[in-house]
Amino acid sequence: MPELPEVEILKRSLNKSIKSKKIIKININNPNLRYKVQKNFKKILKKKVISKVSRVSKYLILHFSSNKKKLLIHLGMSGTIHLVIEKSKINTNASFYKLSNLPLKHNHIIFFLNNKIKLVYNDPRRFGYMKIVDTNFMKYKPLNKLGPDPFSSKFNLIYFKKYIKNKKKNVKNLLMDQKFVSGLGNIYVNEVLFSCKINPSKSILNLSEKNIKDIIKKTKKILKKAILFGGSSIRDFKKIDGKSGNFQQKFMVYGKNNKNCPRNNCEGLLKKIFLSNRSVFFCPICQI
DNA sequence: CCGTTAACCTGAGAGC
DNA sequence: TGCTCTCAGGTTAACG
Repeated sequence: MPELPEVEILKRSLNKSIKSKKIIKININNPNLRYKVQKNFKKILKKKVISKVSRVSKYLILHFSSNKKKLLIHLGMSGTIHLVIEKSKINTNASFYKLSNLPLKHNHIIFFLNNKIKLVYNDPRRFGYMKIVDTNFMKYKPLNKLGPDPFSSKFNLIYFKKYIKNKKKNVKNLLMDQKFVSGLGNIYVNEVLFSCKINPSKSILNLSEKNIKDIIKKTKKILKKAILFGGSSIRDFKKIDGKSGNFQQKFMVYGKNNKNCPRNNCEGLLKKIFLSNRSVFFCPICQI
């Protein structure tokens, strides 16, 4: 599901809704996520009070007031977090997968919080996972290998030039590489390259300084806008209140194979190709 | 070390 | 209706 904007939306809404809530009980319906849920998972988290939720790249981190442990959450491709509030009209089961009910068989982990709030982790493909980590979690994998956040000042011209030196790959794969910059995924990379008029297959050896400056600038701009619109809901991303994001309505190229190029005065037809087994949407006329 | 590919999973949607 | 096939907002082990 999620790239940086969707995880950021989750983080913000969780901070509003579950901060200072206490974990009363945990149900693990299926421990077999990408990595098996740790054996002491329930024991460590039970009775903990959530003090803050933060984001690193596409990871969520739950912080607790009385413990040095933290909970690292990655949503993989299809993970979602829903809040179910008893006796409230806000029942997030309502609109998942276009079904009238959330498919229960993929509700793998449920946290029962006080005030009758349930936090439900649902993930059909089980590429996501939860892991209890220590306070120095940034020093260890998987977070220690991540490149800078796209909004960070570390993601700048000098860093970019230095990173690509002596490397050989296309610009699309470069932006997908979380070791280079962490948080972009398939949707936003496609959108950024369209915005910059750069062909996704272009070798990083041939990027001009103008190209690089443009990528840095447009990356921040597009991600910021996506967050403003509540993220993208293309199949299973929902905000925790069960509503969709709206940035998918702003897509220029993603998922728009054979559509007219949306750029003014361009007569091109958008094309879909594959690079490293991931779909790429672009305009062969104006993206050079 | 570097770049690429396959694998991990389930379900939706298309085509027949 | 039902079967097959392809594809999906990600990550990483294994390979050459």
